[in-house]
Amino acid sequence: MARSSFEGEIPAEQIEVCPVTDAQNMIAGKWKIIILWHLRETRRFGELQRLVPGISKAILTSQLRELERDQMIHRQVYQEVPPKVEYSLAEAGLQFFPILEKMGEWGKKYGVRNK
Amino acid sequence: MARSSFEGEIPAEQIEVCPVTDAQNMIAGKWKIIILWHLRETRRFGELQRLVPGISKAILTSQLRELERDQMIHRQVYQEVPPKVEYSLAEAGLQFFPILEKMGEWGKKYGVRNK
DNA sequence: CCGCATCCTGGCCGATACTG
DNA sequence: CAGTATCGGCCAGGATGCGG
Repeated sequence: MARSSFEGEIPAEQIEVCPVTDAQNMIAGKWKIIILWHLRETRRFGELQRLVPGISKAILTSQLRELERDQMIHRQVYQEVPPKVEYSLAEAGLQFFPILEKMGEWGKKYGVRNK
Repeated sequence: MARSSFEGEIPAEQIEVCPVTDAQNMIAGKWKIIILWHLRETRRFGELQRLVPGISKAILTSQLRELERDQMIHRQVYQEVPPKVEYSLAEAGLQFFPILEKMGEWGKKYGVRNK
């Protein structure tokens, strides 16, 4: 998968240039959809961990970091003791929400569990 | 991750009950979106391999098999020599197409490449 | 209360060669 | 032309324990 020269003869990047794939990658984490869903409302870290059954702190952290890196969510730190961190949807996340709902409707009709 | 008893005490399945996640999993393969995109029109196997740059026959086969298993696409075999197989969108795939387009629009605005 | 560091594992993906 | 067979690498995700 290495691109040897910067003027690579193989259009490996051409694949990444698909905006749909790009979008898909941004929600591809195992828990990201559920997290985004709960972030309709502003949530604290521990609150999220309770809302998402079965996720560990480490994984929750990594998923949140990726969502933040992709500017899907916003992270607000309150400098106080005990620590307090709030997560909420950023612009990209808000705009993605209708798509999430469409996917849900589609999933109910055609999801694998209906087979 | 093993559920020991068939009456597992862990609600691992509860996670899978989200229709959105369910939908996401059905298009999660590395090449599935691009394949679905090209299947707007009916395509033959070799044609797909040419249209999707960099994919091998083995991988293309596995991705197609999964899409077929999930009833996203239809596989039509013509019993003749040389062999001929045509792939096209099934109902679920057709219905998913608008979502794909929405994701594309969103990806153009908020995709990682714009950062 | 919140988050990072480390180690480990399973499954997707890939290259290559062979078949009807 | 349209696939299978086989071997192997890579990495997301998971468990655990430490720190501020």
